[in-house]
Amino acid sequence: MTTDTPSEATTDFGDRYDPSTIEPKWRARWEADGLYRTPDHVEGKENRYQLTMLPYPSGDLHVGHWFAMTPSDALARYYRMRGYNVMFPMGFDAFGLPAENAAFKGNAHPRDWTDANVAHMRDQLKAMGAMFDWSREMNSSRPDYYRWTQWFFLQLYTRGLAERKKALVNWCPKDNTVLANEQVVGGRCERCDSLVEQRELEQWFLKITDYADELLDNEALDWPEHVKLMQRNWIGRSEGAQFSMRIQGHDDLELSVFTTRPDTSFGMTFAVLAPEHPLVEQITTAEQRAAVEEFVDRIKRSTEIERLSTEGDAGKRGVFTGAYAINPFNEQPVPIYLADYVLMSYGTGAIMAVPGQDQRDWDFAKAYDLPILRTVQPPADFEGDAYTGDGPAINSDWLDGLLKEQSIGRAITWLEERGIGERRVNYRMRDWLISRQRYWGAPIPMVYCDTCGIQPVPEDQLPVVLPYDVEFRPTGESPLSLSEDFVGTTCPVCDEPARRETDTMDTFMCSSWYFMRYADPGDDGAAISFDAAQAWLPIDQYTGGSEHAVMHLLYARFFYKVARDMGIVPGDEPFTRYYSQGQILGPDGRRMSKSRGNVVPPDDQVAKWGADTFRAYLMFLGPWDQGGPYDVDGIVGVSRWLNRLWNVATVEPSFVDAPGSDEARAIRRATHQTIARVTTDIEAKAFNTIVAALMELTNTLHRAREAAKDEGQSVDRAAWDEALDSLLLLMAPLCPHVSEELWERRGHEYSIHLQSWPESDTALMVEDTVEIPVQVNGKVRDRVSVAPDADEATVRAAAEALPRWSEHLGGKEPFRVIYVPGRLLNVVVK
RNA sequence: GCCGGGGUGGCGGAAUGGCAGACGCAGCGAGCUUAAACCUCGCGGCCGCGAGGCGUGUGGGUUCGAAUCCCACCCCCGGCACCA
Repeated sequence: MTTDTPSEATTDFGDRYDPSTIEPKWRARWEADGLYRTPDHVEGKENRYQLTMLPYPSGDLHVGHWFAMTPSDALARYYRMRGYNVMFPMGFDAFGLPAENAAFKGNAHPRDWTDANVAHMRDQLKAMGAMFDWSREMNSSRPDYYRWTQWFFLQLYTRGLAERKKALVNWCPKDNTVLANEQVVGGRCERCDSLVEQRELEQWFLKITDYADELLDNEALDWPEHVKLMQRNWIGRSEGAQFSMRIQGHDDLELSVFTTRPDTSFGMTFAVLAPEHPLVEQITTAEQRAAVEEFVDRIKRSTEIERLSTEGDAGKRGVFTGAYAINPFNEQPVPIYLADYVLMSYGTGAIMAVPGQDQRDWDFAKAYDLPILRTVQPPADFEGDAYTGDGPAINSDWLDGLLKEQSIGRAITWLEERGIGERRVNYRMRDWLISRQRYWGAPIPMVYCDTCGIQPVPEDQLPVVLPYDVEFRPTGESPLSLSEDFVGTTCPVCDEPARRETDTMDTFMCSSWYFMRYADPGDDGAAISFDAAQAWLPIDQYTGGSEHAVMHLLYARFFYKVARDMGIVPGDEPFTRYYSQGQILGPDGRRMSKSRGNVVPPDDQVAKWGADTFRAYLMFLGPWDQGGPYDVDGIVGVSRWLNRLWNVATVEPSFVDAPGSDEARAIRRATHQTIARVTTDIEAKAFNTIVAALMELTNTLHRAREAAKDEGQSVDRAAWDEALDSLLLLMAPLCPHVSEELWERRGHEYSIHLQSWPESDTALMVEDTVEIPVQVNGKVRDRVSVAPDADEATVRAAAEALPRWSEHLGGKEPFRVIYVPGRLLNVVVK
């Protein structure tokens, strides 16, 4: 038994908390022991796949990586302590533009640049002390990975889900290259400031729209509602009708339009084509030709971004073609216009314009002095322009009087009976353009043969390896096109000379299946084996940033559904649960950026405070899904807590055996209340309140020890040991190093991370007495101390015995008394 | 414009129908120290000497009781932005 009295000044113990010593020590031990290696199967344990999004190897870890990954690590560790066989892997999304830009600037070869960054960032990631299983590490730029990305492409091609077609892309005439939409700023190239043009090029597309309806069906997923909503909006399903109209003087042509409101067709007063519509050439009259050509030319020169934006443009831009279409509903001719508010890429690229019921059509009609006819009766108090709500049809012949839904049905039936139209569904989501005219990506495994046309590279010839020696010179095509060795090949069908595809794949393809590879990292016979897929998929908990709410999470769902149809993965969805953490900002509350000078390097925080302190502080800042500014001064509070914890755990009070004492029971009550709170909070990912609860228990133990010392008393050993051991176990997921160190110092068996999560005992949590506030008309006037399970009569009697009882009531009689057991007593007087 | 999230002390936040401000930062006071730092203890929404009054963006409502539920409005953040 320890009888030493702690020295007077608490700083005067030889052994201080020194994270810079204990953290590297334990990480080395864990690595040497393979503590975080996850086998595919463990007897008697259920598998659980916990995943946090992988980083792009930009060169340096960011506070945001710590903010995203360390709470996810805490969850993985928690479930491990709960008895699961938890896989928590890590890797690198290593293809991408920044590596290639470095090469264009002459700095380094993309591969060398990437490999150096990966090596550096792997070390930075290891400093987190997370339970990453590095034996499963993946890197999307390595041939043994992108071989299977190419394989997926071939599977998509075989299934008719990959096709080559023409598309309008952003083109910079000075850099002589295609630009991503994100690289076009205000219609200009972000690098050289040239005006960006639209060019029509042949590109590879994946037909994600084939899965639109299934992707839309995300209601049942355990994901944040706002993310599911964003995906539904992105997919943008619209139901309506498509029908065709005759064009005056062109018996051989017809104009097809899509509408969600066929019930308003009698109100069509004009029709509009997208400027790129193929009919423009044929229907434009001689008088209008000059004006139309001038308009089309102007639109061509503007970017899609400008076209889709209403800013800076008061009205809608358009021109009359001189031609007329016949409205099949009333046989009336209506003028055909071109306008930039109609998009070639949606529906048929043409609309019937009903200004009475559509605001955009209303605006155009006003600007070009076209007639407006209401075909839905607005309410008497309606004051707007176009009326888009429901109401009885008017001016619509045989539809008059019908409400919207019924009227739509009748109109569609009418169109179908005459064979000029049908029910139709449209989506705003478009097929996924995956071609990139870039070097640093997975080559698209296709071959062009003059005789046999487009041919896939046979599976047994994968990977199509990215050559190292290429010239980085802007040409408008992938640098791969400059490599004769790469381009020149033979046709897999006829064996004659042929050319390789030189475009590479969008890096989102690499990240659409990486989570499968972790389950089976070394497999050179398959992307993922059946056994590995059965063992690990789908993912139990995925966490990451909401910037990926649409693109990555939608693409990955698409890939998974295709993989399911191929029979290689179980279930319909890759991510059973998804949680989106918030964004950490600079101390000034703005996005961290080098140009603003508000970047907080995580390495500096770790060097100054230690990884455990940094981890716990990031979790303590606020709710995980909220994020917020990083306050460099606040971390000292967490540092003080861990120092105090160290002191409490290493400097013992004098002990007695007094399990029944009030003090012992108070310690046990605090212990079990904390176990219960932390368990609830970690399930809810409420890390900030977990840290608060752990601080409170630490403070309770500290006070108990000091109070005993002041009064020359001893502390019950069993209660103390239970409290400290529980505290260390509860904080192990958050602060893996210091909990391990103190666990060992308390004489326990290595490792704390192999222990079971503590269980709370409700009976030990009950308070002896509770303070019940006594309210009069809802205002607290006094309080009484009673047993927690006291009945109303007891509490009321205690209240009536209060010296100021009649003063509180103001001399009146209670009109009504409300008692909430164990909570409060409210006396109502009138 | 549409959709989503949010507004609580000097600051980050806690409390989701029952004692507003847990936990922490910054601040103030005291102890320890030659001194400072560290550490420890205490104070801490606003007004008021006090009893008490007022307080969770604003205004209304429901309720014995509202930060929490309902209605209207204001502001901030994020996403989408002519999809017929």
